[in-house]
Amino acid sequence: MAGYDPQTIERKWQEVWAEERTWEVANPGQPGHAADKPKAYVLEMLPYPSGEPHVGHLKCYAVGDAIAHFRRRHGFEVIHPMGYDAFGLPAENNAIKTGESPRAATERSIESFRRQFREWGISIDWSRELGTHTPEYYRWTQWIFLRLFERGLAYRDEAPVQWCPKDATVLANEQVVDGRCERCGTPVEQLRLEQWFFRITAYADRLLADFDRLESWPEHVVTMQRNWIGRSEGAEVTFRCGEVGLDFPVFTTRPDTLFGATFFVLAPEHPELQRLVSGTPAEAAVREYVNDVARASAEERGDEARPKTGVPLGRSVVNPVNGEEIPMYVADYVLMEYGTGAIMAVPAHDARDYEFAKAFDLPVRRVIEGEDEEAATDAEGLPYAGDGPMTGSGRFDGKHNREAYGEIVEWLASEGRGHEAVNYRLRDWLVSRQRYWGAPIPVVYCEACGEDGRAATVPVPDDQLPVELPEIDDYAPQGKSPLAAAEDWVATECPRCGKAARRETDTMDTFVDSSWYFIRYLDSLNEEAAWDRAAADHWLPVDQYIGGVEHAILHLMYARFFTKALADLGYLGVQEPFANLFTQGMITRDGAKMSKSKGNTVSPADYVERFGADTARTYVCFMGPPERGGDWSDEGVEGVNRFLSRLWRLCEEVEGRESAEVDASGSEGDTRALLAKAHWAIDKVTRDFQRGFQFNTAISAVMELVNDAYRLKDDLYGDERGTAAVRFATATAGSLIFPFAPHLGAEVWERLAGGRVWETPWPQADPDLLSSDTVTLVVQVNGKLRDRIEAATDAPESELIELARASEKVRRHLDGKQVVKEIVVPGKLVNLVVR
RNA sequence: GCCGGAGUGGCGGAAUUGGAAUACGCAAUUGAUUCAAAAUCAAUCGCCCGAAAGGGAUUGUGGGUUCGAGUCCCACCUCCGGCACCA
Repeated sequence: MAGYDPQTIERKWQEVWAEERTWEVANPGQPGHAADKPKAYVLEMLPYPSGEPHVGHLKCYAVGDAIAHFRRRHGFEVIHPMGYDAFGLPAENNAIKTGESPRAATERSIESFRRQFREWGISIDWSRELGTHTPEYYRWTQWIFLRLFERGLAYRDEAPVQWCPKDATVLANEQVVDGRCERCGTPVEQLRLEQWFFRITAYADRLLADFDRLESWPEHVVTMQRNWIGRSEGAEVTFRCGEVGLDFPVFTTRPDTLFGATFFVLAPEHPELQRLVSGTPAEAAVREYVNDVARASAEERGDEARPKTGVPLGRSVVNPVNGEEIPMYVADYVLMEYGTGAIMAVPAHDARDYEFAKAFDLPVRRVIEGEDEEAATDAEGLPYAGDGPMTGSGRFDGKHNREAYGEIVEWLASEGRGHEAVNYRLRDWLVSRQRYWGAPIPVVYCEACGEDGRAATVPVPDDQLPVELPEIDDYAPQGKSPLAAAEDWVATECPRCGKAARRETDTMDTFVDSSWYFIRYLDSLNEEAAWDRAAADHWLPVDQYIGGVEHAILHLMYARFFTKALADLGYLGVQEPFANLFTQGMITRDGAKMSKSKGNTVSPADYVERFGADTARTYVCFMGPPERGGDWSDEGVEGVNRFLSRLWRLCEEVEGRESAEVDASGSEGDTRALLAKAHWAIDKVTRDFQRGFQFNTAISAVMELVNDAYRLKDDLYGDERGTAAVRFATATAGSLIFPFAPHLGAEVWERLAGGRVWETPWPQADPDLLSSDTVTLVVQVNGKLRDRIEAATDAPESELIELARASEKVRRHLDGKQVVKEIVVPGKLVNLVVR
């Protein structure tokens, strides 16, 4: 008898799937479209092709493929495509180091991913494959850019930007972590540069509100996005500086504390700072302070533990609620990027203002009485962030602050000194990158069309797309895009006037590429349009999206923004791209994140070669709940391999034996028990799929089934009905393991049941076999387990109590005591309460 | 600091509605097979007392609700993730 040889089995089925193009699906109107089936769009986040696939990829696609198979066998027409997020910095940095072109390195990596995905047996519709770095794809990325530009959703502006000196590029706010470049860890510097932005802030409210439209997203992902958008309701209030004749609006969430404002602070970057101090005694000190702040890193400035610093301006503003003059300061704890870059300081009710007031010996005026002791921090109960009755607030005294809140805003509005306002933490998305390996921004600058000596920004017409990325030799960044050196490419004609013009040399952030790829899959060969609206309407939204939680904020929010913008432009009929989201946990090794530098990486290819793809896939699904992380264990892999080998041997053994038809109602004893176990496993696996993809317990149920079949088989081989039960149990195990181990599942099914398991509907558990005539009755005395008794399932309560009292083990604990209560849970237990 | 999530054997983890704690897997131990090993098969396997029968304690800690709590409530501790001078 041949042993389990995954290489042979896996190659056999992979050839079948490739030759027959088993997983390809057709769009409506195309030949082969399954109009009678409901659709399901199952999608894993597309890989970034760098080097070889790692175990994170294996897990992601193993989980997604299991879901795709499960849906198919429930009668869905499943679209399950694949592509590559191929633009990006790592390939370019590699090019700078080695001189190899990013295109060559990326193509090589894609070839490796493609081959391994086939070797893993992932059920991909390869006819829809795409790479974001191909002109056929980025042509349409550029097309979308132009549509956003037309609508004012893409714009160019000078802005303080996060600059990574090592990568020599601007970063999105999202790519700055703890004041450092997310990619290389270099402290980030602030510069003012002309940059391209997408106006995602225009969608802030809808991005928040439409969480309601999602079917099932992990709660923590929604929370993270909600915090990231950071909506705050409050008021904008205007403070006037009479001396220089300037109004300074501030945003506050606490207009109820206005009477407690004792000073006023501007951010060091505030544009009016110069005017306020120019020619005054404060000028020199302010300038020095602002320069110091500019030199400090974002990390230093963001440190909350640092004592508050600042400089008085020698000016004052008038508090609109009481006409009081309060002094102005500049301090770096006020941020230019949020609100208006200026604040009213209420030290009695704000911890930061309080700290500043203490450092500069400024008055602290309490305007809300404490009623919530926990909200206070020092002995006098200050600063106090809680609620309570107002004091020192003129005609609002005695009112509760919550009540006064609205009245104060109304009053300010009627005086023209303020109004309700909403602020967001979310900033517009900075999309331009001074790098080579990305989609060129399809814009030219034309002096002739410009005015006042400024070049006009002229979009490249659609019929001139794509603006192709030229081949260059030197990829090293020099503060501007390496593309700037490609003079032949940069020098062009203005599409508007035909005179000499220059191309935009920045490229787009790769997150732009991945914000719409899931739409392109639906019509990836279309040369006339980015996609056909009918195809998009048919397949969208993605029914199940699967990926790492590291994309919880950036990618998922950008894709949501694109979907909404494209829907507004009439190109899509959905508001949300991903109805259901599943985030898989990270696999570690020796308790640490895998990295090449630590030398603790796991190469999926090694394990696929040694144990087969089925083992590798099943193992990553069995390690623990897929949404949680887990530590890779070689012994664990071997355990799963043992299980699949047992299933294989069982299949080979039973295949050659004569057996009867399965007859559940005519079976008894072990024959019936094994059939019942098979139906229990069907029920368990099905429910585990439906209950949030609990694959670890689903697989353990199949293990139990195989173990039972193994234990009982030698007795059951005695008659043909028993053999039939073993055969049924084994075929069922193959059918149930198929979503995880598709090759072995297909092989077992073909041998024992005949035909193709993926064309076989998912099995249904027989309710008659899920219940039995007798149950184990648990008997407790005072809640402690004392005996277990077999009892008829339908026995009345009185009989169960009698049975319980009759037990010798129970009697021992009743001796000399009085039973004061009898609790019966039918079919489960009897609890006797004694005194 | 704020917002999430989690604490169960030697390890990964299971436990449906409040009703058998530790399924399944790993590791370990013993036996069978073998010249031997691997592989396979059979069995044991959380802790304490006990030769055994049996008993006791036990799901991060301390309380509570209940006939009964890993599960519900209150307080606390620890770990992980996210955000963080956001007015």
